[in-house]
Amino acid sequence: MESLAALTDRQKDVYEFIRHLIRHRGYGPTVREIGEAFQIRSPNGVVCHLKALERKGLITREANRSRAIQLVAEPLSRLALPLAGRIAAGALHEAIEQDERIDLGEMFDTSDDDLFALEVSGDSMIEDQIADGDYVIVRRQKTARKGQIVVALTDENEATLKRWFPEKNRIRLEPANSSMKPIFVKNAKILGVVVGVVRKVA
Amino acid sequence: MESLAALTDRQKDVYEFIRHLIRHRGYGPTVREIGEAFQIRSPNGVVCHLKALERKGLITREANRSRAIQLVAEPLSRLALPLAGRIAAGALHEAIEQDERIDLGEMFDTSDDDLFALEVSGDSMIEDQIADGDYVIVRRQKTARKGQIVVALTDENEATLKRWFPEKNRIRLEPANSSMKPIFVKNAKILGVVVGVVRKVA
DNA sequence: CTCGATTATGGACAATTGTACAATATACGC
DNA sequence: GCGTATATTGTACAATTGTCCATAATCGAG
Repeated sequence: MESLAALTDRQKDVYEFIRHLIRHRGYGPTVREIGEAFQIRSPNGVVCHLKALERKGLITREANRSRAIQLVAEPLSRLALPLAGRIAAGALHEAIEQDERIDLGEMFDTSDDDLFALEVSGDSMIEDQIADGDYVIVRRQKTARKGQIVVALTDENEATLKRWFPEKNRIRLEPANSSMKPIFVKNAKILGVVVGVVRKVA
Repeated sequence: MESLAALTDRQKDVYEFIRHLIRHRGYGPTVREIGEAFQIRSPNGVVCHLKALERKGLITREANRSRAIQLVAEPLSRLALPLAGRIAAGALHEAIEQDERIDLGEMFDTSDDDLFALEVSGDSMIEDQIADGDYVIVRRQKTARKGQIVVALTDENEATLKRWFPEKNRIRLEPANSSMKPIFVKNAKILGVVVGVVRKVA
């Protein structure tokens, strides 16, 4: 909104070049590599651009290290998509021009080793809008608050996706499907709590 | 399943170290940086590990370039989560040990500039399991097949999320909510087609 | 007009860094 | 026991690479 707008065309090109390399090649360019790509004959010419980008907050660099350009704007996620605004909001076009971004890597912190995904089988949670074939993002933890959607392991060593309701002497595992009945078990182990849902639409 | 399993503990550690740096710091390590982290005093000691990782297909390197380590297993995405298997599948524990991964960056190719996200407002698509507050992932395109979920701009310049049904002289935009009626318009512009849904569960 | 920011050239230096070669030790399967 | 893969040390070299200095043209703002 501000930082990006303040860039000159040249700087924007350089930034895009760096970003493209990190994204597609997996590692960033050297100062001279950038120079080559833009016909800048002197390393110092490139350094000027890098300093400008750093000053404007788009990148970070670490002194004396090769290829040590860090993207600040989309720091650790590649799954940052431009967010176009709310659908009901009418003037969608304008919203798209903004550069708000939804960063799924931030939503579901991938560096968090306690997250895992699980493909959903069946319609037991359909009324919570979790359908067959969806992936639920689960945080590994052993406890849950009443009513949370959990992945639980019942006595019979069966894993299920249900809402979690502890009662006096038993646990009620309730599906979100009015045609199905809750399951009551004495013991159930929580494997994790659902923190997200991801679906690929055909 | 094969590649990761074939790794020695040491190699796995080195791989994780590289991956961690690329993920969290934004750029990979030098040969000597790896050596330092693992008390390997000679650059060559590290190179051996890198060669092993390359041979086993986990990384790629480019000759004579600094920090030029490319991760092959999760090439361009940071949103790769371990996939624990299908929930109904019973023996979930074992499934978690596998190293299948769901790669959201692959599911929704972030390098694709024609993708954007949109926050959903309202319950008009609730029967397609798209709820208020969800984010739909949309591919910018101007046409759609009959029945696809599209983001459309109607005559009144209002953006809506509906199923797309072209008819003879008009277009039917159908909500997935039996309490709502389809909208009929003469002209509607398709802004994009829904390719995914992402939800954050509180 | 002058000042600052932008965008460059050219050359030089020193540190970083990948690679190569020569050895060694351990573990494992045959 | 012997060969192969793993894991490591040590040294050396040459190329890569970041940084710095001096210099300068262009352009918009004050």
